[in-house]
Amino acid sequence: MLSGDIPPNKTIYIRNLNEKVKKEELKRSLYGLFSQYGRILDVVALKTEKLRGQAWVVFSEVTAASAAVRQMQNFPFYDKPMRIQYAKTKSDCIAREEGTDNPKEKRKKQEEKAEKKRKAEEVQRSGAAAGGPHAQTNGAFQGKPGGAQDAVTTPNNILFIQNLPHETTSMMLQILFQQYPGFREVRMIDAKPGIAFVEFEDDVQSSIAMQSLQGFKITPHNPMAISYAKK
DNA sequence: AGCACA
Repeated sequence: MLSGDIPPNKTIYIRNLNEKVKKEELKRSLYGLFSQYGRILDVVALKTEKLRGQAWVVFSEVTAASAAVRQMQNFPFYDKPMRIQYAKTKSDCIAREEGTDNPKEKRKKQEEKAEKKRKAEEVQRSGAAAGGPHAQTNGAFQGKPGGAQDAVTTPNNILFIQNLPHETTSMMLQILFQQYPGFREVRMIDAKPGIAFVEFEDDVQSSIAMQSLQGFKITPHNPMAISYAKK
């Protein structure tokens, strides 16, 4: 099987996501990007040490998940190619929908988790005297380090569009983007096919357009990658 | 690389 021998699942598992993107923004962008393949029931992303840089997108149909796995494989998202597989297990919201969920089973799992955590803390406590370099890393980096934010994730009233088919014209883009309030203009550079800049009055309005058109396909092979232009 | 949902 192509996707790493994991059988098809309504949920896709995505890794290699840009860890600098805030959780809520990440979820919204994933939603916008993947809703072109079908109805999305849930997007799960956690920023814990073990789970950052990954996300799950739950579709209502396996066919939608399959299309997403194939067509969005390696799609450049916040400057990093997405690596997509089917999820290994069924999402809770699917189990609930099917009535196959098992609260008892779940409680058992949670207890196992708590047990593991307890043991890990035990190890930490006994090793703390050694003053290892990891002693202080717990949550220390949750906040923004030094306030520097990636240019592409910093809102801007100008959007940067990539992965356009070379035959795209500025009129085609105008038709797409002018339906969103605050639209000003499209700029393309003849010497650089495949990219464009789209300007809005402010960055709230540009963000809304970005959400809605993220991943929009002018041709089946060109989901557009929209980010904020660099300041 | 890392497969969760509180």
